[in-house]
Amino acid sequence: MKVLSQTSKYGIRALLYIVSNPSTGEYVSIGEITKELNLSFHFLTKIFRELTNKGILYSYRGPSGGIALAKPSDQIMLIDIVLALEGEDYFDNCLLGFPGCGVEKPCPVHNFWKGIKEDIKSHLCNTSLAQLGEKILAEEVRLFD
Amino acid sequence: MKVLSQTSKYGIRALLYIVSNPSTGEYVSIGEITKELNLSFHFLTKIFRELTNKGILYSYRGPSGGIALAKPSDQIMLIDIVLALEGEDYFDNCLLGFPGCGVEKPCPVHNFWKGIKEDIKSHLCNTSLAQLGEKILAEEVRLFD
DNA sequence: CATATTTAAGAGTATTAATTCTTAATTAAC
DNA sequence: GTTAATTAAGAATTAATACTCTTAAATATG
Ligand code: SF4
Ligand code: SF4
Repeated sequence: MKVLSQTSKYGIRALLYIVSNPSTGEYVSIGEITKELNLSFHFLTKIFRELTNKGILYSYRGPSGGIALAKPSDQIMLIDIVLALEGEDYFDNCLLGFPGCGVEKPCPVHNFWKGIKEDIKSHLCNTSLAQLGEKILAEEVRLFD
Repeated sequence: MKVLSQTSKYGIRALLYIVSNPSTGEYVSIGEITKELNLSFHFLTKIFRELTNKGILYSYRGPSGGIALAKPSDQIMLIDIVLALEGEDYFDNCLLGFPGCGVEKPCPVHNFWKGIKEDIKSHLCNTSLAQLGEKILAEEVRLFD
């Protein structure tokens, strides 16, 4: 069941690492994150570049540089990250879909899936990095094994 | 949002074509299905071979041969097809997942996603080809553009 | 038995996603 | 200014998925 690409999964996990690790400096280095989460440095760098271009992150080069959230973590919603990394058409085609399917031309599971899709969408819209960060700090959930 | 592979999508649509087109003979030819649904003959043949090997379909070679459901359509559930084509581990790893995630080691969205996953699973378990076939015959939904 | 029809099997190709690698640019500190 | 640290950019590679093609086997019919 592949709901999100590796790109999105890594991206979200990395951002959650940032919000759940109150850092000393202004910027968090990508190297630190990939070391902690055991991700590929180059791959995450590429993912973060995309998020920087989309205005979700700031970046700063040089010693003690790194990346930082462009907005307070309670104003960054999961949906922002998913749409930035998966594309704005993320919710368009989905379960059984033939070309041109949708409300007008529903596939046999459209009625059911419409509800699921709304649940997912509203959850992604209403969940901020800050909320999930708190859960991690409270050790209710975790980011790695 | 790619919940199912093309393989599963085509497979399910093709089976639904069968149940929604009461055939004259015992077997339906793959050529007829791919012509109607505008799918690749060779690709669907491969998908059906898998379903035949898994015991979901019967096949018969030669003139007026084809494939047929191995059980009455009200006894074939969507979950059977999905697990056959996506693998039995379909529900194991899902939204944010790191290696080894799950109930014991929940990722930050596990609580939410657990519910979604159960909804999807129970719907797939409780929906038969016959049920969807009826909806198609009633023209509530459709299989192609 | 010859021919036409149809699935079986799997090799081969193309496209996309995932990951790695190389080189450049920016910045801090000495 | 030299060096070290760090992100930027994007080419190159690998792996997975999607799709196509070729050949073989089975079966019905004349
Ligand atoms: S659920 Fe609706 S949008 Fe999704 S594939 Fe079916 S018809 Fe298309
Ligand atoms: S929701 Fe549960 S099973 Fe799915 S990825 Fe998160 S922890 Fe793993």
